[in-house]
Amino acid sequence: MCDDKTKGDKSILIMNHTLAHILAYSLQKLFPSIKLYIGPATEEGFYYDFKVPNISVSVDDFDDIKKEMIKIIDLDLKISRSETSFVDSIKGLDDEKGEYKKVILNEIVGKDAVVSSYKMGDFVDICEGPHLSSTGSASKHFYIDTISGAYIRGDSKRDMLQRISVISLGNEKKLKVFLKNRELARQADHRLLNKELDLFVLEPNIIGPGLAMLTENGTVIKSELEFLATEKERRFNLLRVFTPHIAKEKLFLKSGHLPYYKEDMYPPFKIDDEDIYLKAMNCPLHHYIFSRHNRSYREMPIRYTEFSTVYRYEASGSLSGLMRVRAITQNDIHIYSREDQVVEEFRKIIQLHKEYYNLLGIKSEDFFLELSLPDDNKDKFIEDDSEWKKTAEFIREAVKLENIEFKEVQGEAAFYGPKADFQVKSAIGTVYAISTSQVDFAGTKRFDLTFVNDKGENEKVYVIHAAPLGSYERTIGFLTEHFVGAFPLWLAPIQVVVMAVSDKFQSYLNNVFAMVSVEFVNNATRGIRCNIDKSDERLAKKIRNSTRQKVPYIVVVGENEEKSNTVSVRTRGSNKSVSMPLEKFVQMIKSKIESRDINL
RNA sequence: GCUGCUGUAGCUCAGUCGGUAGAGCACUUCCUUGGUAAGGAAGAGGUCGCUAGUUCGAAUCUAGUCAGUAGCACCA
Repeated sequence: MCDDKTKGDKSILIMNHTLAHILAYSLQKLFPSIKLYIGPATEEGFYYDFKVPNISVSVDDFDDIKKEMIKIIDLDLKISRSETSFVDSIKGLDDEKGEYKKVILNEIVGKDAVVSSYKMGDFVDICEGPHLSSTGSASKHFYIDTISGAYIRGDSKRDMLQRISVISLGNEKKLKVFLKNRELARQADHRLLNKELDLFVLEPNIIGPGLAMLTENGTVIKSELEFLATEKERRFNLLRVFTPHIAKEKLFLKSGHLPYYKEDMYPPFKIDDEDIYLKAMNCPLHHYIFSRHNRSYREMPIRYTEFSTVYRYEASGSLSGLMRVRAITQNDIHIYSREDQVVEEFRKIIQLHKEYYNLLGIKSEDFFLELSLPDDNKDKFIEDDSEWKKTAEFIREAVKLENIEFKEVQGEAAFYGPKADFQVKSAIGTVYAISTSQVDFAGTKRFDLTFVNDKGENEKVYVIHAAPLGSYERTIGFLTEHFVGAFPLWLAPIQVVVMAVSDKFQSYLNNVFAMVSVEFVNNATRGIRCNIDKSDERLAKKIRNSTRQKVPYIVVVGENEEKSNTVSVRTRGSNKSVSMPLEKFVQMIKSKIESRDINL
C-alpha cells in the first residue's frame, strides 16, 4: 500500500522537483517579498512552503500562479548547477528573504557540506537536485490543488508557513484519472454517506465537538460488531470485565498517564477535595482487577476485555466525523502474560485481527501494519534499552509468524512500549490507525504487576494492550467508507424493505412483513431487520428511496405474488427483480445472516 | 492547537449596490391505487452560527467568539 510502483519512477520526481522551483520562481515574481522555505516532490506531485510577510496567498491567486508557471516553462530557461561552501552560501542569502533558507542550511544541510544551487533565469534556489536541464521539458499538465498551513520542520512551536500543493503526474491522462478517482473516493466519505444512511449525529454546538451519537441505524452496526466480538471472546478465552468511567487523580498519577497526558484528558472536577478525571484509557483500572490477589504462573495468562468508552480531549483541528472523536468506545483487551508467553499471545491477537478482517472483506491491500518504536526523545519514552529491544523483538517475531508484512517507524511508540498499528486510509486519504496492539513493560512496574513463578519468586508481568476492532466510532466510519455505504447483509441496519404495488395488497404485505421480520433461534437479537414501506408513493419512488439507503433486499408484492404466495426480490446492485417463494427467500436470508456472508 | 477557507429551512443551495429572506428535495394534508431509481396540488417550516460594533436601517460591512472544513501539528 505504501510502496507503490510510481514511487520508483525517478524521472517524475526530478521533473516535479523542477516544477517546484518553477512554482517558487512564479511566486517570487508575483510576491517579491516572499520568503521561500522548501519545495520537495511528493508521491502525487510537489509542494512549496513559503511565507509572504503581511500577505496571505489564496486560491484566488492560483490562476495567476499557473500562468506564471506556464510562462516560465514556455521560455525554456536553462537550469544550471553551481556549488559553494556552507559559509559562502549563508553569506549569499538576504537577511529577510533568506530567513528560512538559513534554517535549511543550519539545521538540515550542515556546516561541512558543499551546498549546491540551481539557477533558472534570475531565480536561484539552494537545492540538492537533480533537476531537468531546462524548464521547457517540464509537463504543463499539473493542477494547483490546495493552499494550507505547514510548520517549519513540522514543529508546532515554530512559525507556520503557507504550503501550495500541486498534483503533477507527468501527463494529462494520468492527471485526469487521478482527479476523477479522487472525486470518486470523496463520495465514499462517511460524513457524506451519512446523509443518506443516517448512522450518526453530531451536534457540536449543543452537545460538543467530537461527541458522536449513533442513531438506531448506526447502533445496529455497533451491536453486530459487539456480538461478533463476544463470540470471538469465548474462542480466545477473553474474560469480560467492567469498570467506571471516572477515577481519582491518584490512579492516573500512578499509571504515569498524568502528568504526561494531562493535555489530552478532559480537565478534572473536584469531589470531596479530590480531583476526579474522566478516564482516557482503561488499562490502570484493569490492572487493579488483575492485581486484586496474588497470581500463580499456572493461571497466566489472564486476558481481560471490556467494551467501554474513554474520553480524550483530542485537538480541535484533528476532529473529523466518526474517524476522530472525543468519546471513544473500544473493545479494549489487556493480556497479563509471562515473558515466555508474550509472543504467542501477541500472535493470537494478530490471528484475531485476521479473523475479523476476513469476515469484513478487508484485504491486505486495504491496510498496512506499522511497528512503532521509540526514538531517543527521553520525554516521550521510558528509558530502558534492553526492554525496548526485547519487546520490539517479541512483536517482530509474532508478526512474522503470522506472515504479515510490516514497516517499522521510529518515534511513534507508546511511552510504555512498542506497538503494532493496523493503518487504513480514509476516503479523503487521511491515514488512521484502525486498531492497535502494544506490549507494555513499564506499566507493569508502576502497578507492581507480578505473578509467583515455579521457583516461588515474584516475576514481572508483561501486558499486551489490544483493541482489534478498534473503536466503534472509527471502525463504523471506516467500514462505511470501505463498503461505500453498501454494508454486507449481516451489518446492514435495514436488511429488507417490503412494499406493495398498491394498498389493495395491504394484508398480504403485512403478512410478508410478519414472516420476514420473524426472529430466529440462535440469537434472538439477530432476527431479520425488515422495514415496511407504507408510504403513499408510487412503486418506483419507494424503490428509489430504499435504493438510496443501500438496503440489501427490496421486496415487492402485488396481485401475482399474493396469488402464488411468492415475493418479488430486488437485490442491491441489480436493477432486475426475481420472483421466489416467500419461504425460500426467508431461508436464504437467514442463512446468509447466520454465516455473515459478505455477498448478497 | 496553528494557518487558510466556510457558516442562510432537516438536506443541497440562491440572495444583486446594506432596505428584517427564496428555490428544489425531505415533511404534513388532499388528489392519485399506481408493477421496479422522482405522479400531481396545496401547506407548514428560518431571530440568516452567536455576541458586540458601524449605520436611520445589517443575512449583507467590521471585530470578537463558537463550529465545520483543508492541510500542518497531535494521536496512550
